[in-house]
Amino acid sequence: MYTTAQYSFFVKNLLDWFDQHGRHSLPWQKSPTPYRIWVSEIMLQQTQAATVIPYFERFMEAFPKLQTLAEATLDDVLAHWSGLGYYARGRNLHKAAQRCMQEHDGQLPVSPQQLQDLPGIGRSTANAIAAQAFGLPVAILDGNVKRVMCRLHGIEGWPGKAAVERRLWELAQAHMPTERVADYTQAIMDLGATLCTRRRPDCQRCPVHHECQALAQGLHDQLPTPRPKKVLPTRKRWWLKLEDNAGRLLLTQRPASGLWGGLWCLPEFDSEDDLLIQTMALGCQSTPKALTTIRHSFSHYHLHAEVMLVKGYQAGAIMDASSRWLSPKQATKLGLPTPVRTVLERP
DNA sequence: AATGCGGGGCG
DNA sequence: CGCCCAGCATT
Repeated sequence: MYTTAQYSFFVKNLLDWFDQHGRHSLPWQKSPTPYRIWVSEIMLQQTQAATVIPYFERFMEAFPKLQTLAEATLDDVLAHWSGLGYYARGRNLHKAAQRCMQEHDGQLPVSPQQLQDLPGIGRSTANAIAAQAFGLPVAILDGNVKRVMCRLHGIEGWPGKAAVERRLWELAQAHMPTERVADYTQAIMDLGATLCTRRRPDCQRCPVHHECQALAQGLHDQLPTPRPKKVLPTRKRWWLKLEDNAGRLLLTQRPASGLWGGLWCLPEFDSEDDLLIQTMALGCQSTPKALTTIRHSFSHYHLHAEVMLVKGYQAGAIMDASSRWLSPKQATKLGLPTPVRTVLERP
């Protein structure tokens, strides 16, 4: 029915470590009913165990059974959720309890698929409940397990990518034993939470470090591959390098706010047509010629500026508060067309 | 203060 | 697939 490993060295080492170092007296571990495990899993989705414990105790006192929860008012449920945050999950918990009353004879369903159909329960949480409450050998894949699998098997690529995530599910399931299913589930989460941490994992103490591919390759602090930075949009602009017949260069000052605020720069246009029209309006005789492309990257976009060159400009009448003629010597010195803070010399 | 993360849900 | 939620840990 499910693909599982034989009782591997991995599982033996992990469970031996868990027996010695794992947590065994969490409130939901004693009398681990499906309902208690479910509530704990939802609470643990968002908060560390130490914080969850008092909330869990109070919640169980107020709503000791699934039926109690289903019959409570939403306000009462949310009041007991108060302080945990993520209230949508409290609402989902309440709604799911009512659905269990209507659709599953007042019980949580056993099958992972039916669990997953309840609000607030995705694939990993469904399997966490099925494994810990019903002993089904179905793997979880939360952030902890993803990290462990990425490192153990040297998986590269961002786990949010579908292909990577599919592979991680396969690996997680392949490690799942058929015995001590609940302990194994708790153990692999504990490993990720306490030793195989996101930063500076404690490989020395790891019970499976001898079979960790990431450690062997020195990649243990580079895996899992972080989410790619959002691809930045590229903005195309046209810059005019206008030289007059004395070799002087026209600069304009950018608006005080915004990108390169107040800096002096070649005149910038949103399109090549704009540039050509404006150039003609200045009385230029020759057609601007593509000189080079400037590439700049900012935090929020890439800029490609096409520099268009006009030489021998004769009209010479351009002068307003935001434009300057720069002497040939200055222009060379500043290494234009990079924007500059000040223009050294008044015309 | 800023950044990155993570489980589920939705379009 | 990408985006969103909204709170936390980490730096």
